[in-house]
Amino acid sequence: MAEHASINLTKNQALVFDALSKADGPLSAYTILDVLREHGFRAPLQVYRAIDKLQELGLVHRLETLNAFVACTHPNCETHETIAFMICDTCGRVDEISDSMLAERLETISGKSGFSLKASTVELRGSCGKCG
Amino acid sequence: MAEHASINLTKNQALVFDALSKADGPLSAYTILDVLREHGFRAPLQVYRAIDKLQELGLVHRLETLNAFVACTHPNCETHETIAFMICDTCGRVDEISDSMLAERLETISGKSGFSLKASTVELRGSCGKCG
DNA sequence: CAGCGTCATGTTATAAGATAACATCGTTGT
DNA sequence: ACAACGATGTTATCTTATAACATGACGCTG
Repeated sequence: MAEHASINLTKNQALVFDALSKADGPLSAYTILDVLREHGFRAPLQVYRAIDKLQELGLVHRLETLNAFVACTHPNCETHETIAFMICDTCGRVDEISDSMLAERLETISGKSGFSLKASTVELRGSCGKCG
Repeated sequence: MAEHASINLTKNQALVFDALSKADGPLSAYTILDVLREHGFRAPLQVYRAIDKLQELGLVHRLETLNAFVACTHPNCETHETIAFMICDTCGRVDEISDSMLAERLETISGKSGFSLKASTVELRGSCGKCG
């Protein structure tokens, strides 16, 4: 899995990305560290440095309300795109959405105030369909 | 200032709220602690507990992307309302917006996926009009 | 009044998240 | 070969947040 993107990744980056890809929910940096100890990880920086690169590549997203990270579910996610996350507080699943009308609305709101929008964070909390 | 709301506040809550109200930007919990040391604050919990209550009352908001807090700029902000924050990365000012079309769009997006929306976090990063 | 519950407070310690600073190693291009 | 660059490893530290436990203030109720 995820071979299409991991080709250019270094060993550590690939390990972190695989850990996130295999997880069925967001992982904290320290959880990733624990998962990868058996692969030689010893320090948080090994995780954070890999995550930094993966975020630049758009392969990983940070969930601000959870202090955790998820592998991008879109094939090749653009960094500058407006993305919203729906986070189920019951089962922990995260759904990633790209909605153009939402993006437009955020631009409109910003524009009204003369605000030059560079990045947006949208995180929705609630219960997913299954957990209702 | 802020007398209209601080009537029901305890001493610590009022101190924290005043500190945030006087600041011209978001403050971290530990910055608040330092500011209030001269008023007898000694430990982080005194700040965090006050903040918890102030958030429940809708008087204070947490900025997830900054790990910091601001006093609400709306007279009596409802807790359940959808609020967006525009954060200027240059001058640090934060503008709080309540936009019904944005709220509707978030509801629509959620609804499509059968997601029951309970709370939303929207934080926009960029440059404000003055910093352009 | 006494006893009880509840909420705010105070204090110490610790958990959880993130970065600084410095050394080493491997690859690439000249 | 060697300089430049990027990735890695390691230790220590900083920032953010909470656990656990004790005390004090207040109102309610018997």
